[in-house]
Amino acid sequence: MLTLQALRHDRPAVEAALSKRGLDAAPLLDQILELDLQRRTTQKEVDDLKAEQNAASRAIGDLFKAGKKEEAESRRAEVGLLKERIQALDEKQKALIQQQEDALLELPNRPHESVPSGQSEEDNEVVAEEGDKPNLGDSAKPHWELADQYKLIDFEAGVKISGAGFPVYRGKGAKLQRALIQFFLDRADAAGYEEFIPPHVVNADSGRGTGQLPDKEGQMYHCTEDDLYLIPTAEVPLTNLFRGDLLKSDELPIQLCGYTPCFRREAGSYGKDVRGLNRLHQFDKVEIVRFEKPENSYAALDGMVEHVRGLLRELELPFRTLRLCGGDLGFTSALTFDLEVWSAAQERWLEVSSVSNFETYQANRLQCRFRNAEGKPELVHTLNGSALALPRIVAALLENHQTADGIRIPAALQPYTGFDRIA
RNA sequence: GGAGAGAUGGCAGAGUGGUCGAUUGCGGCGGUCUUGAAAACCGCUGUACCGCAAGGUACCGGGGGUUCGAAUCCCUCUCUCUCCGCCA
Repeated sequence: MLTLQALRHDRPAVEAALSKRGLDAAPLLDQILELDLQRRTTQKEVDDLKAEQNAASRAIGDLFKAGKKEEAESRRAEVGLLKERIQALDEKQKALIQQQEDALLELPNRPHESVPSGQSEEDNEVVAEEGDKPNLGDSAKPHWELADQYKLIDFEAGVKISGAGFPVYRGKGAKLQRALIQFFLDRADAAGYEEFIPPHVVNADSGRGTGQLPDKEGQMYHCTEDDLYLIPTAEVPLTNLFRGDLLKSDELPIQLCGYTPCFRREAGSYGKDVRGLNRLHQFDKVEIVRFEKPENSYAALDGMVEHVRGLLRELELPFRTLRLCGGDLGFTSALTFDLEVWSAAQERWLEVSSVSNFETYQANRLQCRFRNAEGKPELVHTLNGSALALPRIVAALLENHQTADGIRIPAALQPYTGFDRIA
């Protein structure tokens, strides 16, 4: 969430930035600042009364010690009155803080100055397009047909044992999956990201820390018995690794990566979007996460995008890079680049990575800070990106590298698969 | 699942009703000494909120209670550790 300080000191800029999301934040900002004013007034009152009470208590103690029992007793009654007033104000104060917190939670992150305004994905800015789209003509088969033809994925089996959106990978399909995970992790490791294997279920505090809760409650699988959530992305456990921490300046930057399955309910999805591997309830992903000093975070973001592009080049997939517009930008993000691969048979772009800088939005919720040059705690910037999400990569590999006599495996991947073709 | 112990500042670890926001050690910062460094010695060193400031308030796992006054007593929740049981 945004910091109160930012709203207080920089309100016009915040409001202008939020308007790029197509959001008129003025009423909410008014409300928050009004609550803030009330809160400060109430706090002053209650603090003064408490100071009075503390002084009285000390005096009573002294009176007892001095043996002046009568006087002490009379002052006791006096403090009793004070307490009632304090209690009432305390409750008022608590309510105000809660309201303010709730309102603050409704505000999305403030888009970076480079974010174009826009309503939807139509308005995203294509930053670059790379690689050649294969010319397959009418013979191009969609990946779900190829997956069936070469016995790589059994969608029906998944439906039987779990439900739609839970594919079963088999044979070379399973091996390809494992090879990609290993390939992505090796590349992340080489780029300086330390590998983690985090829990795949998290508590509500973690969900709140990275902003999935309360915003996306309905998108997560929730084990109510234990009040745990299946992770929708490794971002959640990985970023929460440093929740509540006060980092030393020289500990930054922190670079982590991890492979996890990801679980998403995807309520409300339908149609061609959910065909084959396009949209799943469970999928595999390697995620990269960084904690940065504010002045370095945008350079880090560029580095992460470049890392992901390198992976796509090695996989020999045509791809493009998008700078998300305000309307398509995630709730918690300040700037996001999406990477999309070309799906040769479906003839459309598939999002395979989303690389974001959250600035202090997550860190504020996480209370993840570092000691700055003045020795004062300051919120870090958090970033993350998929590097990469598997299903659509698999879809694109199958579709783009299909030939009359099988699927060609890119050279970079062959050491990992142990085969150079699926036939 | 049963029994017991515990949760205190960046870390370690004292403190069982009245200047305790908290002894001490480590770490960090500054200084003395030194050609430089180490060692030694001296000093400083939690966070948040309100306030121009002086200063005030809150925080000793979370929540509630007792009391004029709670880190300290009571209740409750969560978590950790030890032992037992079960188990990959």
